[in-house]
Amino acid sequence: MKIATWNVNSIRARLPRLLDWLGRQQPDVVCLQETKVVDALFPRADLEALGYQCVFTGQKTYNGVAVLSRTPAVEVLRDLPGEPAGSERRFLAVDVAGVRVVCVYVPNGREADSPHWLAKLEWLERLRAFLADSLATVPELVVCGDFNIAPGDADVWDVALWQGQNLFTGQEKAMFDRLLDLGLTDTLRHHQPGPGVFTWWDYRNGALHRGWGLRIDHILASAALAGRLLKAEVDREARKGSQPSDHAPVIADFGGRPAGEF
DNA sequence: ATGGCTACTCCTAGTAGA
Repeated sequence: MKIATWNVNSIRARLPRLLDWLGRQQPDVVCLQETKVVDALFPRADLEALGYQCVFTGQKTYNGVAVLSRTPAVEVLRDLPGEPAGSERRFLAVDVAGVRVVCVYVPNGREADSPHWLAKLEWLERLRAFLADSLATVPELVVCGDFNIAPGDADVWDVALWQGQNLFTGQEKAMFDRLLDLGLTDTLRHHQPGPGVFTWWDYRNGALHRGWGLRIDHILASAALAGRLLKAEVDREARKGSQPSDHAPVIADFGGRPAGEF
């Protein structure tokens, strides 16, 4: 079971590249972030034509998340418990083939210690509580998305530059560790423990080819799934060429269940 | 490296992203 996450930075601007990428990678489940489109205009037909079912929750201009799947997905929740009504579209939980898939677009935070950054930590705390509840009853769970946290020194290209900055503060890294403490495995880190494995590069200044990147997109898996992890990687090729997203997809491949359960 | 890019919008300037 290939599960991917990709911040596409507008699904309409990225549609040709997304369709091409789906055809090439053939993932079973894809979590998308920053779709930036209201539900009425989500390009469902183009994705269904490729054999993908779509569950999505979006808004105009900002945010928006979706889960694509080759087998039916049952929506579980589209509002993170504790969020006020009409909140930003950043969360979606679905069940696919016995796996609970949680798609998140964590608030950016903008600047350390700013009101936006404090709201980011509060959002993460609500996510932690939701995941703790879910893991009590659901053994196979993945949390996929743009976490806007580089969890360790290996995940930024210049530790001194990033020290204490938004995405790399001690509080954000501690919160990420608390998520892992729920029993989740950082699949990409687990499979590729070395430094310099990044998922985002600034559009400016040739950041991609200069290696100025961050690892902020993650696939966290519960123990039952992580035990079947075959591979996890960044599709850096998808960041190249014309009109890319500034994020690259992350893909985790989990082996099948014992015979008879699929 | 504090933006020199990209995408969005009651669009030609301001906001946001990370």
